Amino acid sequence: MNLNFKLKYKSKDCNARIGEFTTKHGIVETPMFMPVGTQATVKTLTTNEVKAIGSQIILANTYHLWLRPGADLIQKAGGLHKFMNYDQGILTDSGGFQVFSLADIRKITDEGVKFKSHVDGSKLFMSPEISIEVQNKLGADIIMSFDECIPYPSSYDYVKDSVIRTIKWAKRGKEAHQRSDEQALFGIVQGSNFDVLREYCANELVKIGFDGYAIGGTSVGEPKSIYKNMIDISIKHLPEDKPRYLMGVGSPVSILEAIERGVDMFDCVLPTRIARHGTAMTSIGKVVIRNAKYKEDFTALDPNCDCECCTNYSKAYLRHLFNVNEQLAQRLVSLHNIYFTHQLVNKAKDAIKNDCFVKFKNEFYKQYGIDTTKDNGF
RNA sequence: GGAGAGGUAGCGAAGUGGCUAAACGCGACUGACUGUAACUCAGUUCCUUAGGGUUCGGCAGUUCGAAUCUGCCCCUCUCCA
Repeated sequence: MNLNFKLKYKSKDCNARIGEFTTKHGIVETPMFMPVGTQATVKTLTTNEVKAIGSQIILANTYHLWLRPGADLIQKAGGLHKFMNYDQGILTDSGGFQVFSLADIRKITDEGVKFKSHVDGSKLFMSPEISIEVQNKLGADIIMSFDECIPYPSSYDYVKDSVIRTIKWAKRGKEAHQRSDEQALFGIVQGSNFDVLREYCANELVKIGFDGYAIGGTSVGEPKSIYKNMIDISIKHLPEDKPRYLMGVGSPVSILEAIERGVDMFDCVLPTRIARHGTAMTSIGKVVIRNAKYKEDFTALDPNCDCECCTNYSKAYLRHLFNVNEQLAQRLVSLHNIYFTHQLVNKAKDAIKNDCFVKFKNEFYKQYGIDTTKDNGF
């Protein structure tokens, strides 16, 4: 399905851009951030809450839903939207990330990937065709090609073989796509930190032709300078008139650096995961809410935030909830962190429209406490 | 009053002559987390000027060496009266 992507504005001070695309579940303006709901739920939150904080698309995961409850069951339920009660956009990841994250229990062949189920140890086989078939059944608005997310660092020879495989898999997936009139399909650029391989991968994917292009294999432990270069090189070889989706990125710094380079879409587990682990992202920096210094701090988590959490509860209260292991703590901070990320991207969007993105970014870093001389930090 | 059990780091609890500044758990503290095998994981937790110093209820002994053995004392718990 053609998302009918429209490039609405290009910032004059950098490569950042404003765009818009349409799915059956609404019009989406970019840049935008998608919270992750791997197992058909953004952990701890209801779909109404997710919708209320401004999420327009959420992610779900093919591998995990394939295992439980199974694609047929979700199809029977009327598709993922109905099953999980979400009438906004849904994007399903292909299972490609599990090739990376479950590396210890899988084996790659040209045909596909053999997994040893993390649930019960049973033997599973995922191929590009199966991934697309499962995603067709799940029925998300945007689906992803089955790829191999490569660890960093990897050798040139390994990455080269892997990229060739990922391109073949993308082609096979596209050919297997049965619902191309309803579901957009994205290709994923890999190539690790090797410019020529990223270039090759991007060019080959564009030849095959997809409704959008993702940049994969970043934020897997590489230094920031390499991260930035991976994005630059990938984008250089992607068409301007299709959405660009940087997979798995969600720290404020990573997002802003990518927006500056022309990325339109993001997804990440970081806001929700660190929330559950007791860390909040705020306008004045990272807050590890369990820290003793917040014991008697009765002020809001983020003084500049008007989310449900910040307008109603104090740091001392949140700290207490974490200390006594109350689940409301995880819910409130998850809610805040997603809201914060949406707000960050919205502010970035305003800055692009006003041609002052770089200035906005630098001011944010200053307030957030980012040391720009360092090659890392989130 | 009688019989028995026991006192170990913030708490609980191992350890019954040297490998023990003392397992383990909890609590506390700090950090990590980027297409979620993640309410997870890692580290610190007697004092320290980092050389050492002072510990296992208290005191006094035995021994080359004691949380561990001996004596006395203090305290706690359980059962019976």
